[in-house]
Amino acid sequence: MSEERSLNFIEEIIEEDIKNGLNGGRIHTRFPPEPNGYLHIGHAKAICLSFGLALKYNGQTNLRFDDTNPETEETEYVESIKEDVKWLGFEWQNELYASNYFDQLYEFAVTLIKKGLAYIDDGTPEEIAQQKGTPTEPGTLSPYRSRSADENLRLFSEMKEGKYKDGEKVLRAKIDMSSPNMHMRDPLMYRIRHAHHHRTGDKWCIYPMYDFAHGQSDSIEQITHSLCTLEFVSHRELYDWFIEQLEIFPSKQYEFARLNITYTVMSKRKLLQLVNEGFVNGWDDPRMSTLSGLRRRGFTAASIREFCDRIGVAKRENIIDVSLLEFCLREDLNKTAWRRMAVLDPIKLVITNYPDGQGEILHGENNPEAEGGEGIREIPFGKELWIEREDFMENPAKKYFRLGPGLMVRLKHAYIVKCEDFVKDEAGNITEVHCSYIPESKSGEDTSGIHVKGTIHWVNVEHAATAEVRLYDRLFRVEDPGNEERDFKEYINTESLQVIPSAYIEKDLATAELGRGYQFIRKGYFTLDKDSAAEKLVFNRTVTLKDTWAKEVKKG
RNA sequence: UGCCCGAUAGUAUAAAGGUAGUACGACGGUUUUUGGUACCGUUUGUCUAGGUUCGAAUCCUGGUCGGGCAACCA
Repeated sequence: MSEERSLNFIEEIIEEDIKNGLNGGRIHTRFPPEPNGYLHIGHAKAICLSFGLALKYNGQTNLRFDDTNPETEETEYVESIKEDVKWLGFEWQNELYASNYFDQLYEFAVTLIKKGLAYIDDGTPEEIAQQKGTPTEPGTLSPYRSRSADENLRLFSEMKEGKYKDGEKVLRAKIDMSSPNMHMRDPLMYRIRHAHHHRTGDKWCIYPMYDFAHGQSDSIEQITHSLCTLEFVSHRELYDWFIEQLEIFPSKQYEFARLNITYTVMSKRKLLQLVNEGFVNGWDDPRMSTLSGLRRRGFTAASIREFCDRIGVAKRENIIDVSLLEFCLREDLNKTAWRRMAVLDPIKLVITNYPDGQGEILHGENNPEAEGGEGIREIPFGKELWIEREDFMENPAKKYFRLGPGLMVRLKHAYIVKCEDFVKDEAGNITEVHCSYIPESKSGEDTSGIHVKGTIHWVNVEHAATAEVRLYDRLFRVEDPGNEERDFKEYINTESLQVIPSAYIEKDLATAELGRGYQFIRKGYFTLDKDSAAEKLVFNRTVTLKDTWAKEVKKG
């Protein structure tokens, strides 16, 4: 049975193209990042789309770095982008660079000059901007527009030879200064930049603009479906014009709406500000929407792929509820994360009728969601345990299923205990809870006949290890920080990071692996942070568990 | 004021002239040695005014609203 799933508008186009035998049914996409920053989850949407389509239609996908601006691009970014795409789970057909085509692009420009479709302009940036007109007023012709092809050829060659300074001359396409599409008003094709390029070094001092590199690169690579975001819609006319005038392979561009997610920002510019102005600790800060940040936070590649699959692809502006991302995350982690116990805010529980100085080994499945539990771990038990402060209430609220005077709970994987007494310090804080345990209620061999509503987690005092635990919350207090009245940084949630210097954890968590998800039972999903050292473990909270009790409490 | 996109529950996304569906969320319930998971149920929608048609979310026209377009950025 094939799963009936409706097609998005791009899949419809592709299936139509295949049906019509366009390009012999060949599908070739590309993902074209500019190596001037780190990838974020918005890029993940584009990656999943372009790579996913090729996978679905038996095609190929190129990874092509759009590196036409030597002043902002660096090899460091190339490396991080490759790592992120790989981590997401995709393999590119070819690793390519727009800069590979600089010679070809130069020849394309010469072709257009010879056809009388491009000219050298000596105007200043201000003059040229002036000539562009406005969206409602036509532009005016440049005084250099009527130069002969020979003169243009000579000047262009001299530009390439380095005879002119930065900004002294540009090459422009000769199209239509009164076009309603601003991009058709004699757009710039080449500018002079005496700058070192991360790939071509000092070979060039003229560099093509995006509009004269991107479509041509697609064409050179015989890309059939070139996908990009909506802001490039008005560039499409130019994209097609160059391809037509150059008489080269007709790649087609299609545009979709970029991803937005509530309570976060998604532009490189804004993310860069967060880093530079110290609101976060780097590009891979676990609160960032960068792929490196999400990865460090403990997100799985599978959950991000699933998310990108569920949000769909369309042309209308959208802002996805972050709860969908969290749903996809929990769905994946629930199936894969190993369960462990950890007490983040401890108080001591003393089992008064448990023999002094004795202990026993209990057992727990690593993963109850998996067949066979993925193995069993040993959990030491004893007379004194750490439990969560919030699991005891001196005056229990209604429907509170945990500990309080006279109340009984199950200790996970262990015994049922009954609260007999508690101890407070001078300040009135609970410091100890005294319980009696029911020996016949041991997990797996319970003959007590007692049923309790609540189960709480614990860690044995004698065997507990400690770890720093970093609890993350959303970085912004409002749904759409980029779209509020004031600057987006004014909406930062100042409590987005809470550090617990020393939580008690199960001892075997000392062998936790980077990149693995753990569920601290009843507390959430956590993962080891790269800041960890042998003597000091650090865990990041990836996401909490759904907490209907917290919701109940909030309702009052 | 010009051109180009777009408009379906709270948020996304389907329905290709013929029963407005799905997911997340919210709400309620069942199960549960995680107040998790799983399962069940409830809830809310076609921007607007006309037109074409036996029949319109879908086609046409006008309007409204939202977004984009005037970097030697991509």
